[in-house]
Amino acid sequence: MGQVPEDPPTATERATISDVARRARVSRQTVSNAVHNPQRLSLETLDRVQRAIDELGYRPQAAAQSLRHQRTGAIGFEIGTRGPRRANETLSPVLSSLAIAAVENQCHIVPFGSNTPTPMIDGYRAMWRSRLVDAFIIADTHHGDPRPEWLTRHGIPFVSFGRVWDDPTFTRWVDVDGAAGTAEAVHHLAGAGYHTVAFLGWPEGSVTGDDRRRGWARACEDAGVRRGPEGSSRQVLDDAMRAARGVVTALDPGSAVLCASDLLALAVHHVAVEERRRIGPDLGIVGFDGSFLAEMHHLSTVEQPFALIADKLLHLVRNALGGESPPVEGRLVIPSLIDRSSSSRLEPPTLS
Amino acid sequence: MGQVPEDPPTATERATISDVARRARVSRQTVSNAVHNPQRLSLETLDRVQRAIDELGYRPQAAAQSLRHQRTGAIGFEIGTRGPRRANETLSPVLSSLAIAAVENQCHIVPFGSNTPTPMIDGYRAMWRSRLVDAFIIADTHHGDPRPEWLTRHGIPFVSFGRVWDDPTFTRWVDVDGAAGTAEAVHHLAGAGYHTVAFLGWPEGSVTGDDRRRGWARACEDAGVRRGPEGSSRQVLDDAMRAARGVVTALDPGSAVLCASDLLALAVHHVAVEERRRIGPDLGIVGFDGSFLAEMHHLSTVEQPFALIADKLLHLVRNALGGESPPVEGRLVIPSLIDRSSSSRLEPPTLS
DNA sequence: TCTAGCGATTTGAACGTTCAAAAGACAGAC
DNA sequence: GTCTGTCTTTTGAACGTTCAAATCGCTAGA
Repeated sequence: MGQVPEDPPTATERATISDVARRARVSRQTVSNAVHNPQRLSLETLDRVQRAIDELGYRPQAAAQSLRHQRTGAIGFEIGTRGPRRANETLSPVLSSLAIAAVENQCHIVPFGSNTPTPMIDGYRAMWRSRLVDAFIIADTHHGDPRPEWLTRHGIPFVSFGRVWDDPTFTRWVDVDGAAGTAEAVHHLAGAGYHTVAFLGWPEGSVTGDDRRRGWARACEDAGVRRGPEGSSRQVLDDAMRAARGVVTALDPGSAVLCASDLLALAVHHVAVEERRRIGPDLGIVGFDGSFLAEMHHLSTVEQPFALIADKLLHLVRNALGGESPPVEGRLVIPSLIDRSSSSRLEPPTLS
Repeated sequence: MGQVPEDPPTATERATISDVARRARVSRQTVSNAVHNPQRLSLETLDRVQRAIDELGYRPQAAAQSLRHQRTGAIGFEIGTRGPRRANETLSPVLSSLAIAAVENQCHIVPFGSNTPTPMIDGYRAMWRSRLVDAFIIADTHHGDPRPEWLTRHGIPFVSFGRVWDDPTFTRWVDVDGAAGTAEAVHHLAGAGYHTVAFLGWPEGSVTGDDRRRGWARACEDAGVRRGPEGSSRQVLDDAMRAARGVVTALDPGSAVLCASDLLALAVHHVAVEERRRIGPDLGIVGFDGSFLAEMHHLSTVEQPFALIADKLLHLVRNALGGESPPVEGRLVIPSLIDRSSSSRLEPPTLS
């Protein structure tokens, strides 16, 4: 009964649409339709083609689709340029979440970076010129960031994790509502019985830091809890411990310190240990970022919902590529508190 | 003088090889040659084409090249499947380094992953079937890892960061010589004047852990330094602190603890603070991994040379894709000690 | 003058896919 | 028996690139 003349392609020589078409004795286009518009085929044909597809393990070749559609389905994401290791530390959960979210969104992430501090834009240009990506996701934006302007000027689609400060008309961003996060922490601490909540943050002028501080200040009013002293420090442990000492010594038992980062919270933790205060019962501590650091030290922390963020970012990319009009405003996502023993007055943690 | 009829393509509608060919009044092939085989063109033509290329900002479109060459230049890298956050913690510097090394190697990395614990192979299959990647880099290999066997069986090119334990004939791997790293640390500690070096590691049976322990044991002999007690703990801070207490209490001033990871070193650090020992002068500490954690706590640590590793991995990928025969044996890279105050007896660190 | 040879350039085809349009099959209406 | 419409399937072309082969122009040798 006329077996297919050609050998079925081996694992290394994967099947093409023509292989499937021959085997199912239909045209290439019909195979394409079976994959993308099955309702166009008669049930009989569809079944035959489907079987051939399964037998050969056929999947359309991405490069050919890219060429045809003038879309690669890839999204560029810059990592590791700024700072040595610090930057990656914060960017890596974003990248992981993006990579995972990408498979569900039929696209993929292409991370890129360079060692040299200067190039920056060069990487974007190279990727764009060779059409390796359809769009970019930028993160770690700041005042004076040259990227948004450059990308806009060249008509390159992009979305941002973090508001685009220099261009308020740009709304394709997702950001974490830091103020909501610290506010939640304050309310939780108040409910747990702490009478005072101090704040350890970064020097004024950092937008995220100021945001987190604002949430703390406002929530203290709302929750009817005393506002403890404020401290500020760079994101370095020694500095942070100095600042933490200043804050902690001024606090009596039943107070808590809310921190703008887990590193700062760790500093408070260290100082508390130094001063033989029981973490939790005597001194509450809440950090920010949901990092490994906090988990290891049983520190409560405000966790950024990276999976949600990634999902929203990819939706915005689709929005941009689809030529749809951008949302009327950027999207703030609410972080959530991970409640550990460092924010509970009830019982002393098992480790002294 | 006969201007080019078509408008130069806008930023969004990037130039194709035909655009360049028209503008330089040559054939498409000549443009291609100008890019890839400039020596084939007469100087005059080359100059003309080069100018057109520059003016239009032309770069060959990756998708078309992929289609033609049946090579995408992309390499898959799985992340974030195993464990919640821990795994990414160790994989992310690898990914960053790979992404950076990739641009120099004319290729790019496509990270992928999934939330569910099971699929594993599915991600590889999907990427391979659609020919999104030419090869894979796997990391975090372990005994009983199904991936090497599966990839080999399907004839899919791959290289590994970490020995492929189940298949000694497979040599396309790069791994860190943990024993060499701990040995260097021991020699450094001996030279710095510590008379005893203890070891805090993981429970026996982990290949990397045992490797690091071996280097310590052997080097203690060579360096003529007393071998302090051994402790072992899972990679969790509470556990580690328990184990660290056991080790530290048995040590007199002038001893040091060498740890299989920075987290374990951090535990020793905490215990030392608890017991009011001066870190460095009284008690030396050396960690392993070169993490942020160690940097923040001024802990000496053995750093993995990720940039080198990434470079070697990409070379192996080229080797595999080029159809060349694999190297006769796997490649061990030597990590190096970052010397901080925690391994110096000289002067007390500024923070108490 | 013819031809062989060489370097520079062009032509034609192909990589795998999908869009738009054409063609075929078949039913019901006139 | 022809026409119209609908549903299914096929045809032709194009996306941008590069390989292999063909062509062109020129010089040197017969």
